[in-house]
Amino acid sequence: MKMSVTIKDVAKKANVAPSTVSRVIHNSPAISEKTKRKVRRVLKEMGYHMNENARNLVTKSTKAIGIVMKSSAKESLYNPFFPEVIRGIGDFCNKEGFSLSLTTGETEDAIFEDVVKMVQGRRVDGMIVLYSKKDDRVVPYLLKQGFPFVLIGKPSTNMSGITFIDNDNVQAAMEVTEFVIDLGHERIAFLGGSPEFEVISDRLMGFQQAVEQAGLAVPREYIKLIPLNRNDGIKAIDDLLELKETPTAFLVTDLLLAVLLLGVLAERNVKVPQQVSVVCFNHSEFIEFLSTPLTTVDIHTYQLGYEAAKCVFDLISNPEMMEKNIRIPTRIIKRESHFAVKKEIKRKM
Amino acid sequence: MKMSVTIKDVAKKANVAPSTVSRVIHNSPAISEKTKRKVRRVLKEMGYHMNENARNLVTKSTKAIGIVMKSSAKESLYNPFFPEVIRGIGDFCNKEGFSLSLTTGETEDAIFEDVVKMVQGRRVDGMIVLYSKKDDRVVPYLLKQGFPFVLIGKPSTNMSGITFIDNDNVQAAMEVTEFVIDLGHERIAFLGGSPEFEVISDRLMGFQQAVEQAGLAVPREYIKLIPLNRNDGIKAIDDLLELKETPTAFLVTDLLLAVLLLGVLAERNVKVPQQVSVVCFNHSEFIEFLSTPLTTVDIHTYQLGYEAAKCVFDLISNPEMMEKNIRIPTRIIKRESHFAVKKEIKRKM
DNA sequence: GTGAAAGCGCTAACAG
DNA sequence: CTGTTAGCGCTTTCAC
Repeated sequence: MKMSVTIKDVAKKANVAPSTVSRVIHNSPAISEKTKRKVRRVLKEMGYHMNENARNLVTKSTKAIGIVMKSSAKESLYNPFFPEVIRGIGDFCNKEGFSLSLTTGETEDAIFEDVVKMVQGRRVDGMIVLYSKKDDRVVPYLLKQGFPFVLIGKPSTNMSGITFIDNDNVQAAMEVTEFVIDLGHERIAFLGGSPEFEVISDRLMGFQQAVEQAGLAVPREYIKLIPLNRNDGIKAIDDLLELKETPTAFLVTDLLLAVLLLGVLAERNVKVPQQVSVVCFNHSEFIEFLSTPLTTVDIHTYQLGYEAAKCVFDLISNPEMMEKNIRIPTRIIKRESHFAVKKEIKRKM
Repeated sequence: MKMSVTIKDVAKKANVAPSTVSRVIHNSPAISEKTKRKVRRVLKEMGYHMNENARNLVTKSTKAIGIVMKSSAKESLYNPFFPEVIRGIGDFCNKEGFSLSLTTGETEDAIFEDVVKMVQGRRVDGMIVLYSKKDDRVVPYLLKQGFPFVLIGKPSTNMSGITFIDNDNVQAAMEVTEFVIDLGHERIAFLGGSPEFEVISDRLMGFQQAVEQAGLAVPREYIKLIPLNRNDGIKAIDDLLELKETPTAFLVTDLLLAVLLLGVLAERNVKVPQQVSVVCFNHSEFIEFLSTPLTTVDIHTYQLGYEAAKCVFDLISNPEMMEKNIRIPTRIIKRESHFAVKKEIKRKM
């Protein structure tokens, strides 16, 4: 590794003081054009590049933000959410010349340690927390430290002072449920991940509200909240299909489960959308590759990330800023996995 | 943001010199147990945490490694490769107390700038480059700087001195092709992404070698190299299915294409594995969610990342180390999407 | 065993 | 306009 040129080296060669070089680098208006030109030439000649650690040390800022991946990479592995949200964050950061640091821990404790190291170690100026869970220690810690951060997701109800970016999942679920009801469905099943995650419980709530408002009764067996894996998924789906009155529509909170559902339905020879409707949360371009054109709810993951980055940025620039709550709107992307229930079909099922 | 406790503060409170505190932190054997205990108590009491920038400045090391995502997050969006390889890298880093930095640029130039900033800015001690393409500037730059880095993938043929981690894709493709041939297949199609990527062209090569060795002829129409999107995919698959002699087996280089293929086959009422076999590269747990139990080639993405991290780590510890080339073995995961061709079927098709 | 002092590369008053 | 100076918080000789 080559030894690197410092501001001093440049100063010497250009016959100016180090501070002058520093000023030129920051394009201070106090420096004459002549000197600037001269110094810039030397800067280039010598291939100078700033040592960020030194700058960080004195300015107490790093131009870097950290991403806390609460849900370990493993969990979110199949979930396009993770790369997509990072892309959003990354785009904004790139625009502002910020760099990105990731937590690497897999366990709750390891992640917490990562966060402490980033924060106390002054490695980042702000943090973005992905997915907060109930018993989380990270958010309270950040809050206590007064460290600039934003949450993608929803904070626990008893916490204030948190800026967070989120979809209105209750609302989104209501809308999509109403959409399904408007198609004429009366027997709608809800298939989702663990309600331990706010996302899921919110969506369930929206679903239930819409259903109630429509004066429909949803039997308890229509609501399946399960861990995201093949066996539990298949079991849940089979349970639904073996009911006396099977659902005519499925609202699914996760693409993975939707993929599984479509597969199982195909095997059981149940036609989508001719016999049942399927609508799924978290649109991703991935669905293009499924043969059934799935109707989805787009939660704008990229925007979620982008806005979050923007918020931390603002928070870093002005720490006194009031907390705020940005809702990224959702949108139903209609494809052909839903159908308007026709009377005959309704009677038949 | 609370002002943070420095080594000086601790020193004062503990009635020792700053250097002593530093030694205690690093558990220097030169310090008496008594002093250590005392200092450690104060350290804890005051909630001391190291300012990494200061340490980095003097030690000229950062305990951080950078990840260059050549293939932008957008491209790899649906590809579990990205999160999985990062998980591997992350796990190793976590074990060694390293942190992770990501490039955020989307364009070639922006990425290059990110790399320069990381390297010259002394933000990282080493780099891992994911996916190198032909005309890449990053690798030559790193090489010229003598900066510790490893490549996940294969370097351009005319470059030496590069440590890289890779699968033997030619070999893997040969093996899996032989596996398919051994099942009795004689008409095998190759469905893959752009041969601009070494991965793809290597796999194609392996495929062709195996086929030739078996004395089978593969008509040109059996080889489909296409961009990864729905329309081109469907078109290619339909082309194959409309041939006079349709393939009895498909070797697919990408999970996405395999998903699409399964979908199209289902629509065309072609049964897998009863009528055709499908085998796919890049195993991922995602396939658990497909109704057809896909037979896959596991390239051990996690290991790829883990080993890469280990290599940069070694390289950082000992920069004089010879370059090396680690091949992560691949493995066929047999499921039920393949079948042994029985004579009747063969005749019928 | 421990302390004093120098310095990593940079910025930011304060002079002039 | 530019130079001088004093640190940022830490590590690391070199003394004692």
